[in-house]
Amino acid sequence: MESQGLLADRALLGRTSTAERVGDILRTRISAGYFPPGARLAEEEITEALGVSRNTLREAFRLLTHERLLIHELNRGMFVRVPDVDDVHDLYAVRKHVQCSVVRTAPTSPELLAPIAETIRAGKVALAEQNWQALGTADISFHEEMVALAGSDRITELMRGVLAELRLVFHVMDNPRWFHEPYLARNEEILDALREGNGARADELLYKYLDDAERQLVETYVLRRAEHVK
Amino acid sequence: MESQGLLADRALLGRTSTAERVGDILRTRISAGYFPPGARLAEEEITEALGVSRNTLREAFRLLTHERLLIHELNRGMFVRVPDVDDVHDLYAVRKHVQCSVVRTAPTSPELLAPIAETIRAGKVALAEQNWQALGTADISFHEEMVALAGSDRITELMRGVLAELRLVFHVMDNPRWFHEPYLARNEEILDALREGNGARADELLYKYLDDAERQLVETYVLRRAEHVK
DNA sequence: GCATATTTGTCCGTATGTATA
DNA sequence: CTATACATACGGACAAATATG
Repeated sequence: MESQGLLADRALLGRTSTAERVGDILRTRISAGYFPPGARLAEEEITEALGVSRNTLREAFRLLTHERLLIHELNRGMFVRVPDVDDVHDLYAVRKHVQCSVVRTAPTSPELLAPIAETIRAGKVALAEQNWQALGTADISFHEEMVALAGSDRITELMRGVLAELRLVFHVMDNPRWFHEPYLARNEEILDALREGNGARADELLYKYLDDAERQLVETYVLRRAEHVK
Repeated sequence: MESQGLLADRALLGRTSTAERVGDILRTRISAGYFPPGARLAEEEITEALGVSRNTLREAFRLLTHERLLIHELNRGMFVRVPDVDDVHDLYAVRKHVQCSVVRTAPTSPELLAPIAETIRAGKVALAEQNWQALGTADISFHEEMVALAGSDRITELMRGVLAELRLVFHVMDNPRWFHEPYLARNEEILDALREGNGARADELLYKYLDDAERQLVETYVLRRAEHVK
């Protein structure tokens, strides 16, 4: 009878809980940089904006905290996480272990590779249009689709979380062109190796890719820190 | 001020939230089989037993739902998950990818291997005492310690979740001796390979181990299903 | 350093919707 | 079909911690 908020369709769609939908909204805003790393998410502000109760919002917070997108400081509130250098190393350790193992043993039928090819096409379009935001999205999608080859829900979900965190890292860096542009060609090389059914080569190429990306991110983190300390 | 429940120390230890501690309690009970797969967790019953409010308990439920230990049926309540055959396949897919990749590249200094050796020793003690519960715990600890070699928080946490789910599978099977006993010797072989710094061999042994275990579990699931349908 | 205002942590009561007997 | 039981989500309350002046 009330619920005049953005979520009034609850009764109709009723599939998912309100907290989950609020979580989706917040996750999207965080990934998009609308809530940048370090930002504080005030309860009252958001409950008003979304028209949900505090209890419901807090459940949504819990969800995102578990995904490491938010951190909870006791009696201070929720903040968008600011990944540090250790996080970068850890995220790339996961990527190296999981992604490389997946591509080495993945099935490589053309139908399965089609979604991956599509992300590369999208990347080329974004590059031509100089849409760096879209280029970054395409790059991330490439990796998401690649781990989907494993056909494992848990691995897919794991990587979705890892890549969401990585978006946070990218926001800290805030230079999508410089970071994503060089990797488009390398994505295509990896796809070619998969097309040939050469998992070992795809593994090798991907490992170097990840190692280079990690090094590049860490170097920039160190520079930033130096600036900040100065 | 009141809170005469089991969590009266809240104000003192204050480190973690009440919901997290409730989650820890429930997780322990589930892993121990006190709440077996399929059991329904009624809100009122548990709020009374632990002396916490519904909101607090629901936050704890959310945590465990995310760990896949509970499932939430909309408008019906929370239940301890009953993993099915697909879950078994998926869990072992994760294990093969992650654990094998880790052991192949893990550092193998004696200090790092010590905790792994300790789990094997504990397994032997359990076997001698015919304590099958302890044998299962030792087996799981072996794998937990092995992935810890990667030195990655996220991988450790991932595997903690996977192994917690696996405990659910074992409870469905409910025959710890038959399942864990044959693997103690194989654990030791893997450790020996690591001691020699032979990651490739450890990988190979572990892969066969996991493949055999998976097959064994799936076969039993199929049998159970046949019995149940009958 | 202190007093005040704001925000969070926790809990309760209630209205509404949904599933089961 | 009705009745009962339960889950969802809201709003309000108060203590405790924090931020502000």
